[in-house]
Amino acid sequence: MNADQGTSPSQPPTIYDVARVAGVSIASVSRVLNGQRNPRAETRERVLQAVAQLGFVPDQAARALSARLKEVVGVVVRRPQWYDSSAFADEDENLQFPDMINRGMEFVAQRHGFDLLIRTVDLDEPDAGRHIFGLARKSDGLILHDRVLSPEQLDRLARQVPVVTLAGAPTPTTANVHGDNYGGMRELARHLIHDHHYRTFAFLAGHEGSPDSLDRGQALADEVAASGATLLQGEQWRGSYQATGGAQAITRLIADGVALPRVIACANDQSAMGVLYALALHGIDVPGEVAVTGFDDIPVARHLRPQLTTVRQPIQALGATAFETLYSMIGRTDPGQDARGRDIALPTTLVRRESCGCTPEDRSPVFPPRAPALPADPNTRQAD
Amino acid sequence: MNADQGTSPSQPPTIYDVARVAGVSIASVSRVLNGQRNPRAETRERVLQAVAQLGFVPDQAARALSARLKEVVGVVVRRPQWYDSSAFADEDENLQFPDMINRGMEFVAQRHGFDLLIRTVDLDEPDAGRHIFGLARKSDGLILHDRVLSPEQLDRLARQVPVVTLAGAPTPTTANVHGDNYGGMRELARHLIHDHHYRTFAFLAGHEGSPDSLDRGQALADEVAASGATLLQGEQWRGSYQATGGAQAITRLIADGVALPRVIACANDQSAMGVLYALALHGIDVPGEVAVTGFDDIPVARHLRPQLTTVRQPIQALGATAFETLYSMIGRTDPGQDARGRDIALPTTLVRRESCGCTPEDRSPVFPPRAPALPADPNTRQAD
DNA sequence: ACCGCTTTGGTAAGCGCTTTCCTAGCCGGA
DNA sequence: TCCGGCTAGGAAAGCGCTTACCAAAGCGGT
Repeated sequence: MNADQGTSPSQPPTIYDVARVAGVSIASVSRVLNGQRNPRAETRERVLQAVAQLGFVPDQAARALSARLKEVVGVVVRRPQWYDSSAFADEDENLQFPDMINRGMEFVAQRHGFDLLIRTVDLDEPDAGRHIFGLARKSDGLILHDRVLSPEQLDRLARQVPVVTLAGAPTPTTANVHGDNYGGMRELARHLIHDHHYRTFAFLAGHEGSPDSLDRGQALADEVAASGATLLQGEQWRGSYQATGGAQAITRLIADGVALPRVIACANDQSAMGVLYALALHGIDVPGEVAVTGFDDIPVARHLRPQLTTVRQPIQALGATAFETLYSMIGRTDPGQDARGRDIALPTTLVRRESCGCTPEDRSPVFPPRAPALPADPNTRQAD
Repeated sequence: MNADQGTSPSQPPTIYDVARVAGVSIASVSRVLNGQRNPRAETRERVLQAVAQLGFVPDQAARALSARLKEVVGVVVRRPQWYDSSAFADEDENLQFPDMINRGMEFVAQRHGFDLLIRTVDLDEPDAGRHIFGLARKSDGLILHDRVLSPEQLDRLARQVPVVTLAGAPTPTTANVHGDNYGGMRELARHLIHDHHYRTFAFLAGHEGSPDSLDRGQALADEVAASGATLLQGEQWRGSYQATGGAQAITRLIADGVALPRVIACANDQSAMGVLYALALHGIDVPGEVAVTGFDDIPVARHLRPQLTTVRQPIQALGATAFETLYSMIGRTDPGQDARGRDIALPTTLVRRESCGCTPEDRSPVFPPRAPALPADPNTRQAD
């Protein structure tokens, strides 16, 4: 019964306070709280009551130091480069995809008592790497979106702390989680080629070196080649995964007088948004004159005009899987094989909407929920 | 020169390793790293070199325990209630607004070396409060979106750790940050009344007790009353800040055969999306038969059909301001007046698009960037 | 009634840092 | 040459927990 009933800020109670109130040692308090070597019922009762009375919650820094477990995982998101210098322009649009992935992570992380420490990094910054290593010392493991570290840095990092990458490539010390890029794009390509009979294509790539973009582009190229159709190539078809990148690419092509292909398959939905925008600006009808497709199926995709045909990734499941994979690596001190080195692919599905030339999907009487994306079973994970 | 050149996971180096390599005591290492009592140049050099060689980064749990500063702030987001039980349905749509706010926080947090620990809570859960108190022990302060705690809990929490609320109400121990709800809605209402000459209105509210919703509704009611127009009232005009809530409300009204007002002003953009959807479903033309407006100006707003007229909140600035406010409260042990008790309002602007009956805004040649939302000056903050 | 085994709770040693306190060495002035 | 005043670096005391390790107590079997 201490006297801080006022409004003055007071220190949170410590385990010593609880021990004193309960008339036991701090070890007993800890044991009651952590369910070790279950103490006598009466002791437990006394402690629990003191805890409730004081509203005691252990300080997690102290707990982390002692138990060598912070129950925090760091998440690194690559911050898009602005085409102008204003701090936030466009960012809002461009981070929907990672945000949804993070949501999936957080959902499963909570079941394990973990929280996410989220940090966006600007790769142009002097030493983005240092920030990531710093984040690592605040967490038990790291999940890296996209490519944010050089292979050497990644290797050094992964040797100190568990690391899972998203849309990267697995290394001997890291695991990787990604959507089935090749399969997804193949299905889309076949739809465009065999159902719509389109004959000229272009692939608007993502940023350079992105494995996702590479796989998707390759799948399209393979299908196009197999059917004897034409694929336009060239550096002018490089985007940035961002809407502005897509818009600029198209604007430039048109300005250069390049003949557009019948289909523009974009590396992701954001790019497709930009493409749609630029085409509309020039009065080019979609899908009448040019068909446009995306990849990911982010929420806006179905609100665009025309509604965007795309390949749905199980976005939240990607995040959930990344977390579960990382979780399985945390605390494992055995050199034995955990998830390290694994490459985990999640299935994708084709979503036919209007922008490929299909007729609009039916509208349901309630606002259309996105399909439930996460398996209830926390252990469901697909292996390579 | 130790021997871990293999791929085996090794422990990160500690301050003791650095001290040994540099041939100094750990105190010196700490002093060099923290810039205290600047050590002799030669010592500093030796330490710095050892740090570089080992790639030493201090463990933040230990640092936090000792320095009583975690450099982490917890962010609590209220998880929408699903109208069905599937884990994620619709969530993707409904959290854009908080995600953008968080982005603004994170941007300024980085300047101070802070990271955000983000947690969504389900208010229906048995003791959501416990989770929040737990989060508090992992951080130096908390930012609470929306209403996630009862006043009593909030008060107890705020006495232990600095707390800033978003879209709440200030208390003697907390500060609050919000958009200028009343002013924003007043401007919108005047536009609808005086420029478009509409005469019947309804306000689709957010969830019960939300100060934001209350203020917005009041502003509309005041303007409508002042002009002698009509405002439809009633429990059937309660939404949930979510798209499905809006869609369901409209569907029910139509099913009940209620005559719709000329204007439906929604408490936020998400609700407006649902309303737009439901109206389209029933073949009701917007804005021809019914005008619809939102609030917030989330990114999708301009991609809807028709493009949504709304009140823009400086979303990222809300987050940035919330962080700066919290930051000013952290470490202050003096009972003196910091930001506690302050209510900080940020200005809003009316965005006229199509859904109110205006003609579409011009399309710019590049993909339209959202207006830069954050002042460059880290100290820019608006007081009550 | 004694012995050894199994609880149960307390004592204390860390976890990896920061920071106070103190000693040793250095300087200049007398 | 000696002494007072500085400064730089080391020793050590925590920060608030977890968890050996150990002693005391309870219990059954002989």
